Amino acid sequence: MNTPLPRWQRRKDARPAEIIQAALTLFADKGFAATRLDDVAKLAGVTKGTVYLYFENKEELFKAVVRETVVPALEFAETLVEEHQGAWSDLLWQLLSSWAERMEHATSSGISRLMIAEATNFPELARFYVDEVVVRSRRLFADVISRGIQSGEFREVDPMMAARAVTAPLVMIKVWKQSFSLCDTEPVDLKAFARFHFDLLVQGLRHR
Amino acid sequence: MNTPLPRWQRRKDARPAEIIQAALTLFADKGFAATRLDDVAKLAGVTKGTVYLYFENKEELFKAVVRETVVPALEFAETLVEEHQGAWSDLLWQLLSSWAERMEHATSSGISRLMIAEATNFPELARFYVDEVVVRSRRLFADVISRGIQSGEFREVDPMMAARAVTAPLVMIKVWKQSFSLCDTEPVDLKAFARFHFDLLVQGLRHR
DNA sequence: GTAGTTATTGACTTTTTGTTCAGTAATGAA
DNA sequence: TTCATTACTGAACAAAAAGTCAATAACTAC
Repeated sequence: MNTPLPRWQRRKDARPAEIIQAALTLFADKGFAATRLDDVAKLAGVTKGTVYLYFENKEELFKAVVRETVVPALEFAETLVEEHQGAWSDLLWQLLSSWAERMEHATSSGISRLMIAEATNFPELARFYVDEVVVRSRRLFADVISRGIQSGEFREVDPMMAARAVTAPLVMIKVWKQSFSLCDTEPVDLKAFARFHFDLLVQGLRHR
Repeated sequence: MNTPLPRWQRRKDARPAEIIQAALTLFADKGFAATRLDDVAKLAGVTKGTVYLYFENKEELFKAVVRETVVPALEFAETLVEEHQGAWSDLLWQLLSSWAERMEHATSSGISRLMIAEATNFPELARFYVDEVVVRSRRLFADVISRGIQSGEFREVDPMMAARAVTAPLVMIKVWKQSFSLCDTEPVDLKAFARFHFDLLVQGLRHR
């Protein structure tokens, strides 16, 4: 007699991460309110009851999704800036291209659009995201620009403004892709755009 | 005896526009799903029943909001491009600054964030928006860039890419402001950013 | 003023979906 | 093999918000 292969397994440790992953996928696609917990559960391979075993309610699940997804992205980049030697425009390209790379493959990059959509409905979470991601990456790029100015490689501009000008286009293109991939007749390649954007940028930052 | 001042008035003609305006305000702030029709009605100074007198259901109201809000913005700009004489960078600045201006005052500019958030839930509407606004304004700017290249004012770049690089930052900053105005510790002035972005841009587009 | 018309109301019904929990079956220890 | 433990299920419950409609009050024409 073969083992009667159980209809489900007990996997206490793996569940939370799987549920969060499923929730991220659906939240990022449909938004918080339009996502049904039944669907999250189904995608995670469990039932709704199980979701409530690990998360207090829908809102707490949402917060968990954001918190888990957001954190680890920036540390690598920050050390990269600390340790860099050589032309600052090279570092800028390194940062932009690796960012574009990650955007194309990591599921976590869907979080930008999600936060943009839900920020006003979750003010505390919005603040967390702004502090932990937006401001932090802005500072990262502002830092690179500042050093480039100090070294004489870039002309004197407001580093914080420049940081916005550096980050905004990439995020926007990514968000656009997510929102309008079905209807945009001429989709852009993220990495190609990053390259284009970078070229424009460094020439704009150089001395005249 | 004075007129007993009626508790409400019959204003068949004015209602649709008022309801749409109220709906736009709330949809743009909270999103489609999180907006209650009771609140739309209240903000429009009517009751829910009245909303259903003029719109078949919530989804149709949403479509009406987008369709009514989106259309008139671009015509002015398109004639401007047709009739322009002189430096193309001047026209570029004219377009960018007037756009930033409109973004700061017109309630209709909330539509970008709304469409980004809801596009995947309303594919047909997303296509309408992309055709009528996104692609159209992209073409507008691509046109200016192209002519600038032809006249020798700008170096040879892919006009469509450049158009994206021109439009994306402004839209992104606006969307950011809407989403994170409560938590961003250092809010940007849209017009100041537009100026900064423009300066970077034209230097990036010029011949080396 | 009066009567007929209809724009508007507000209470009601329906639908949807978040939330709960008693029961069930997988697991590990004895 | 048996038993105790508990992760998980699924059906049932409750709340919230969409959608309906008979009654009402504002308006218009006479």
